[in-house]
Amino acid sequence: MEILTEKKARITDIATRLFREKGYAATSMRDLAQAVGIEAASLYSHVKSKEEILSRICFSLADAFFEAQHHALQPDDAAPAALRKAVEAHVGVVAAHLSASGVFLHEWRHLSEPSLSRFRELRQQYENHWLMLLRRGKEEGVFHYEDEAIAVRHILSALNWIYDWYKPNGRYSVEQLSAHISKLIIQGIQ
Amino acid sequence: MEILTEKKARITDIATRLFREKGYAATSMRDLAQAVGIEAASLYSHVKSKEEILSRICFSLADAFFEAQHHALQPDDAAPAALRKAVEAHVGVVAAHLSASGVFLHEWRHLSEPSLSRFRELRQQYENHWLMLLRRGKEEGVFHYEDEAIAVRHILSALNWIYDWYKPNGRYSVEQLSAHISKLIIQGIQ
DNA sequence: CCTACCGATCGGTAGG
DNA sequence: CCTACCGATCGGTAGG
Repeated sequence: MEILTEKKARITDIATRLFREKGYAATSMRDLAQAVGIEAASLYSHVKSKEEILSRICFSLADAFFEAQHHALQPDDAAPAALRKAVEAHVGVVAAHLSASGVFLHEWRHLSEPSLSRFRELRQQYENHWLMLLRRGKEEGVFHYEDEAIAVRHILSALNWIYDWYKPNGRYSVEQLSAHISKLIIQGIQ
Repeated sequence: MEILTEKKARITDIATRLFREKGYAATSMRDLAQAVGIEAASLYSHVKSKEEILSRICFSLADAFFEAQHHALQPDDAAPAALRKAVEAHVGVVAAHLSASGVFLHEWRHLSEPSLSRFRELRQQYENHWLMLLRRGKEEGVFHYEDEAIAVRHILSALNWIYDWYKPNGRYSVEQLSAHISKLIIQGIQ
């Protein structure tokens, strides 16, 4: 985890919220500066460019997804337990970073090369982890689905959209949410 | 269905693709004009504003979702059959309008009032249709889920993300795709 | 459908 | 972290 100065962390946090609400392209550095409480030109003492902020948001969250999954899984888990843990880990990251998840999912295409390619590769790699999980369950005879690519997309779609509707102070805790979601998903393939 | 002149329809089609690829805010009227093959100022002989184009894309697709669902459902369908038909109708619309679906899902927030509120209401209304469907299945004793709001979001998430990965000329026809998806969804709540 | 153009705003820099 | 400012680009209009 990269260490940021307090001010830079604050700028990144506020930018995350603005990029999620208005979109990256429609958020100006002047919008961001006003929300932070300084002049637009002063932002450049803390960040190199607007894109540097976007890049940090996207790659930090990618890190978080990998790390959470890595910590959740044990090599000797049976496939259904592993899938449930992976779902809980993913939901946990999304729920803890709702705005960043929205930016991660939609604004990454405003990255320029080489960040853009690197981002796409990380995403592909993460999807492959899920694919392996599903395959393992199929080989164990406990998962049933006709097409693994569709099944993976189906699962990640359900997990990713959570950022768009989950209310952290609403009816359900993150634990309850991920329990509900993993039940819907796992029943779908069992 | 509103009738557009051939040129206006062409402008809307090209704008749909650009808005989906680059985002609404990052697509300039000059980008659009170049893709159409005229000067930027000439666009304004055909459309009132950039937002008018966005508005048309969003509300046309909303119409398509309502219409497809209305045509698919019969009042005397049992809940599982109705859910399957509703899934097929929704997937059919998304698959037939992949770029427009992306715009519909992500760019609507660039609408200004009163379009913005009207759009939100339509979306809420459509979600309510799905809620009713699920409730009916629960009352019939054939659907099982712990929270109806989560179940609806779960289903629509899986259906909506299709725009992001489905390849019309790939391995699966729309019919095969929606059959796979509806199986994953319906098994999840049965 | 074009040329010519408007005021506003953009990301970013110079220099302190 | 600020004032002052840059060239580029934005959505849109006038007038033909």
